[in-house]
Amino acid sequence: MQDSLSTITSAPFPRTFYERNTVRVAKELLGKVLVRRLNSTLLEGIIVETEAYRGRDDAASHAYRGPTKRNQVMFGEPGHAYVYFTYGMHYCLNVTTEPAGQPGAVLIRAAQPIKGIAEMKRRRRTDNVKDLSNGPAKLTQAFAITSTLNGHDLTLGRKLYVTELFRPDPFTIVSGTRIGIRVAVERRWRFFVKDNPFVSKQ
DNA sequence: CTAAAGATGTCCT
DNA sequence: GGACATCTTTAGA
Repeated sequence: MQDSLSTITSAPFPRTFYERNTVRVAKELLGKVLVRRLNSTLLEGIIVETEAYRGRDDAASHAYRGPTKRNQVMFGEPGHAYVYFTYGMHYCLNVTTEPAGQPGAVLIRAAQPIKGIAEMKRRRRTDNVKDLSNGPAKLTQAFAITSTLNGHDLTLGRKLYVTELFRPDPFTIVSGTRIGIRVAVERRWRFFVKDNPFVSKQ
C-alpha cells in the first residue's frame, strides 16, 4: 500500500546542497528521499532522523583527531557517502558536507520506507515495516548499503542519492542530543521529524 | 604489539 | 534495563 505513494523521477541534489554547514544540511535532509538503485529493484525512503558530525570542534566526530584511513572521505568533496563498519557487524551511512578539506558528515539514522518495501523486508528478515529502517544500521541493511559504497558520489543519481519528495507534508523538526556517543553529549545535533513513527527513539 | 572501545541491534529478564 | 555478538580502528605501551 505504501508502495503506491510514488515519487516522481527527480534529480539528485547538487554538490552545493551538501557544501554548507553540517548542522544546516542535517536539518534540511529531513523530509527528503533517500534512493538506492539495485540491479532490479528501487528502494526509497523519506529521511526522518539525522545527526550532524563536524571536525576539530566536535569531540564526538570521527574527524575530531584529524584524517585517518577510515574517515578520509569526511575531509574530501561534499556530497559523497561515508559508510563505516562498526561493532563488528554493522554499517552506518553518512553524507559528507562542508567545502573540500573541511570535515563534516550527516549520519542518516532513520527513514520511512516508501518504495521497495518487499525487498527491504527480505533484507531485514521481518514483516514489520516500522522495524525496517528505524536506526542507522537497520537502515543500511534495508537499503543494501555496505562499505562498497564508501566514497560514492551522491550527485550522479546512480546507485545512491538523495532527491526531493514529490508532495511533502508539512512537519516539525525536533532537535535532541546525539545517540550512542560518550563525549560532546550536550550538543543537540540530532534532528528528527516530530511524531513520525519511523524515528529510532522519540 | 596489545587492548579497548565503538555514531548498534537483538534477545533476554 | 542489561548482556552479548563480532571485528575494525585507534590509542597507547
